[in-house]
Amino acid sequence: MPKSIYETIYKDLKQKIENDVFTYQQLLPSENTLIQTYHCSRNTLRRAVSRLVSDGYVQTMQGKGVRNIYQPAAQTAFTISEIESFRESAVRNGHSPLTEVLLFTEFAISEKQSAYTGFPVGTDIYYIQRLHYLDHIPLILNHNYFLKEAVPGLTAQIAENSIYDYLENTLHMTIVNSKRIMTVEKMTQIDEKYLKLNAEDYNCMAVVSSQTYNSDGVMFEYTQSRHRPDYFRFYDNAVRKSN
Amino acid sequence: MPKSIYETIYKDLKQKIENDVFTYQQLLPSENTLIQTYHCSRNTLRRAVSRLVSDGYVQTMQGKGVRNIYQPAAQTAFTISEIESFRESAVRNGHSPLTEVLLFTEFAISEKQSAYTGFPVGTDIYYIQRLHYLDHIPLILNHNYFLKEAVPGLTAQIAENSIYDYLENTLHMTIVNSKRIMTVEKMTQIDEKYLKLNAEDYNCMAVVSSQTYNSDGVMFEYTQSRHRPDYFRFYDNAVRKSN
DNA sequence: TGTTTTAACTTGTTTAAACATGTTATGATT
DNA sequence: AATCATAACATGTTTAAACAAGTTAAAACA
Repeated sequence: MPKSIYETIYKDLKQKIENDVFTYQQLLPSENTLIQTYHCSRNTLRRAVSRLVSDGYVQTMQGKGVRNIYQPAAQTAFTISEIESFRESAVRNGHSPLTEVLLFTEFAISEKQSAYTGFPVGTDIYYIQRLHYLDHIPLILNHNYFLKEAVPGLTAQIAENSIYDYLENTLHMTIVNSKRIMTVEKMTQIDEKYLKLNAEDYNCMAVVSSQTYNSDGVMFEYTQSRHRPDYFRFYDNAVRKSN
Repeated sequence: MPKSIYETIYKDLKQKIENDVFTYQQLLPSENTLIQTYHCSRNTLRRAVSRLVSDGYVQTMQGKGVRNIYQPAAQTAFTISEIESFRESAVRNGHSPLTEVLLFTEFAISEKQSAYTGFPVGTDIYYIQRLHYLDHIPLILNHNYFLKEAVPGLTAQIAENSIYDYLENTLHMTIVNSKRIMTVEKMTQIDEKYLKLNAEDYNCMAVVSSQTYNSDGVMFEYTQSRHRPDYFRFYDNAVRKSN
């Protein structure tokens, strides 16, 4: 339900690109043409296009035009790029998700935990361990730290479904941004046990650590996601900044 | 040497945030105040701020203000986020870089290579294997595929220094964007040999595959970077899109 | 005193216009 | 036929103004 004009245009163009209305390396219609198509101002159109640029869908060339550089990615299994819940990702990629809650508890942040989570010492936290299955294969072992005062009424029941759904649709929280760090870490015995892996094979995990903020500027979540390495894929598009 | 006004403002604000002129969780001066400070229009200022948002430096809150959510990251060793050459990254992080060219050759893309590089079959390519050292430790094994017609006159000598420096300052090519995919792969014997690793320890590598485009919309480079896992760190800030 | 309304802020969206700069094809000139 | 100037068209930057919508504190009211 796009509310703004530029977002409507953005989605329409994006969809057209994905569906080959514009083919790879082809120039999109010029700004003036698109302005007439969408009956909008130049700024509004440019705003839509600039989002396509940061998505890596098109490339603007001064004096020349806007080139489609989108190529559909071979997305085997589980792919990360935007902020998405496990459920959203799974459904988008056409798989059936399942989540098992291994541990649901609460405590106050220790000094050691403060160092890596970013929460101040003493902060009250829900700590949840969850195992995410995709098509009955355990793929991700999640360690969630949720700020208790920002996520009241969280239960194991909710954690088994979708916490993000609860946050957004019940608590009406708006998730804004997420700082993520990807690393590769040694597989632990816990990883091995729950993900049913054998350290004789892969002995590493793909680890995504994230700090997530809501619209009040509050960091309400720290999560460490430990991914089975052979199913892990992270997409990114970087734009070169001029110096 | 920032040419545009919004870029000057962006860099000034960014620097102020990094240097604690605005502290964590503090609100920045309001738009109107900053407009007076920089003697610019509202649009120009907002353009600067929006870049800080996508950097994960600040968070805008309608009706409230702009909150500083920047926290300096503990950047041990080698960190990736933007498009940067190995040299640039190394220098920025205060390390001394060294590059060894293991192989410098040229050939035409085969069908198999076409599938993963994205170059059409038969394309003439420079293929380069390079080993990147940081503080005398071999960290990254690079497999570069450069489009020959886009990178004329490339030599092993240049590859030993900085190819990007050659592209930008000698060939005057403008690098625009880079689509990247991160995965975790099994360590090969070549990895083991050149990076002086022991598969008894880590048996995986952090792999970054990238397709890079220039300002003519030409994909001129495909690179697979194989990183020593214990020194690999990838930063990202994701902004939640409204649905 | 406590509640409600209002006014004064904040950021978000959209339009319009002007000028800058890069590219290309047309047409005049040699 | 080749060269060069130019006009037409492309995107890039900046300003100005109006309105929308969310937040907060002051003012008005009961």
